[in-house]
Amino acid sequence: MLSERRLEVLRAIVQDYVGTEEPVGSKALTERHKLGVSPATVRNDMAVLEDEGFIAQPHTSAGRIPTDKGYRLFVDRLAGVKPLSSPERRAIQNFLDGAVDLDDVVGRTVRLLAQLTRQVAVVQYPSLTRSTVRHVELLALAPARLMLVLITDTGRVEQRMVDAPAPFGETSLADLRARLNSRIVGRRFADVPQLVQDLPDSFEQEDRGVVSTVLATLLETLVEETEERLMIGGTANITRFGHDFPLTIRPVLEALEEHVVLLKLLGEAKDPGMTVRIGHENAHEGLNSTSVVAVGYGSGDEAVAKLGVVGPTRMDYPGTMGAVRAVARYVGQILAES
Amino acid sequence: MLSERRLEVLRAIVQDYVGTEEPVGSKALTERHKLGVSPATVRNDMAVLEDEGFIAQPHTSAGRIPTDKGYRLFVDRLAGVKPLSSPERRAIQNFLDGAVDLDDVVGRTVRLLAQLTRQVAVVQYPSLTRSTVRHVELLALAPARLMLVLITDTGRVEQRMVDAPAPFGETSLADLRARLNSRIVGRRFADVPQLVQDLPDSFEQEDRGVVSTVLATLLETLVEETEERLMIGGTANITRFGHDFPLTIRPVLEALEEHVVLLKLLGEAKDPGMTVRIGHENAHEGLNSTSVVAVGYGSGDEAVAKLGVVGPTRMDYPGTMGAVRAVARYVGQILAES
DNA sequence: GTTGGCACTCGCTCACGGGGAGTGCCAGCA
DNA sequence: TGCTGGCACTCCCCGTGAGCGAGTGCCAAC
Repeated sequence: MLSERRLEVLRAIVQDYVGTEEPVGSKALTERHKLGVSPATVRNDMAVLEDEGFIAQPHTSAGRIPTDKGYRLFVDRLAGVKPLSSPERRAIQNFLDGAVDLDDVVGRTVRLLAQLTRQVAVVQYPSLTRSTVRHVELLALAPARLMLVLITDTGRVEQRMVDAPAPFGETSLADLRARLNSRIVGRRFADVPQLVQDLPDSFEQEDRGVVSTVLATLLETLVEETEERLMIGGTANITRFGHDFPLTIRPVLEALEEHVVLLKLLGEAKDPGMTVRIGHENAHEGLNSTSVVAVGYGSGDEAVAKLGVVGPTRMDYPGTMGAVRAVARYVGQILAES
Repeated sequence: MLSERRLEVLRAIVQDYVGTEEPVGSKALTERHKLGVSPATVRNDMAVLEDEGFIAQPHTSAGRIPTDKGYRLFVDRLAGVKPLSSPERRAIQNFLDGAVDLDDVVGRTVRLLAQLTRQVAVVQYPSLTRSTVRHVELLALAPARLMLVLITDTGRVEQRMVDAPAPFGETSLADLRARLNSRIVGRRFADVPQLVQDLPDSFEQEDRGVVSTVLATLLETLVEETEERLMIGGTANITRFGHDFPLTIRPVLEALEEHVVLLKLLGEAKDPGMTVRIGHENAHEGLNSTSVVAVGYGSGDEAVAKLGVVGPTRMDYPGTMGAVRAVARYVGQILAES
């Protein structure tokens, strides 16, 4: 459909526009790229590309800029993923290696991504639903007031207060703690409800109420925490998003504040590889003039969460994708080690 | 020095400028405020106020705008703290009452503050150093791998992995857990080091190494976590900071990303009441065109952390101060209850 | 299918020129 | 002494219009 050269022209337009942030004309194109044809020919190609909807003119008699569809084609067929340089790789590893706990890992990751891509970075905390239980702890803070602490294999810790309906002896507590752990440690969160279903029955009549309450809280924690958490960094980079940015910056900042929206956005990135959502492909209106590059990361083979960046549609896709992928890999390694 | 009327003129200028965001002239002033004098008189007063450095003209033959010094005088002598309306108070209480844990309390507080003031809200997590220990838990994840969980009276939970130099029996672990708790529960973090100093000596020779390691980690946690955490919200409101905002927005966003800077900023607010830092009074350059209103909050009589907002110097000081104070009080209550 | 030529479009910049809000100053008045 | 009305002056703001230049579309020729 589109000849090789026309694709080449599109690629050149995208590259130049990303670099200069200004509409690119036929003459400038032939000067900066070795297309081997004259500006007139390029103009013809441009006319075709415009008819097909890959590029557009902001105003008559101006140069062309890529449309969302144009970027899409660029990402799908014209651009590879640019691997990072080895100094960059080393820097990533060094930076992430210093992390002391999960919060720190996520915090460092988000800063790293923001710095590498010069865009807004978003990192989701390792998801509970896909994690497994490392340990459950029950503490008696008062006779009828317990604290439930849940530790995941990704190092995440969740705690909940439990107001028991009746006092609960230390031996019963130890008993429950032991049985609970023996049943669910090493299991996936999704399987927990079934595994603890009949647990109250195995307790003395008088303790069943408390056991049930504890289990209810445990299950509640699992469900509630499916609402994942995430961390954002590099917000200052939105000032780089475009010259008309007073108009676009506001909705973007608002979207970034709504973590629910971002989580949905990341969640939609189902592709096992990297997902790139360009401009209007993003469901959320505020992000209609931004692109989102996201990828899953995990401690093992399976992704436990997502991370990515939000940037202007006119971003350096190969470079951004390279950085996102590299960071995801290293974070996965770090999590697997800890 | 400055007559009553001149102060009144300054107050009127501040109020009008905050409202309109435009330089205010003598004629407009007399029309909108009952000063009881003619524009000419106001002009004379304005000339004096300008000589004293309280107001300035952006350009010759334009109206006046308050200087940082002008706002300072306004805040110190001319403005009260505007109490919130009772519906507002009720809304705050309802909103905060729904919080389930500390993260949630802080999260809700930050959103609330941002919404009430339409500015950027900053809430520091209750500080560990001024908190007391509610409970310490030790879990054996593996024979020589322990997890230390520290729970504060403000509901904060910190966890650390401890790689023990030798395996540690369950009875020894229970023993250490019990002794540790009996010594430090209810005590202030600052006192903990002294309280556990001789603890290893009371253990069998073979366990001392492990005990020491655990204690070292515990103390480390206390020290490390003196680096406080904080949460920020309402960043989208910076778009309201001014019409020339492309220039000022960048450094502000950058400053907001540097939590260390913000913590220092809040830390400087030593005043037992509310602290207002106006424009250049802020040490950090990026915040030279913003004002910071901060106040301590706490579960008891004593402040355990700070919260506040960052906004344009041309903010509604009485309203902002009212909102900040009210929110701080309610958060204190919530923390005291939990 | 490609190329050079050419007329045309249109955004951008800058200079020009009211209009208007606001000022400073001054003389007069209580 | 302090307040007031009057008045000339200063500039910002905004709309207008001309010139420039990058870029386009079309066409005839190769």
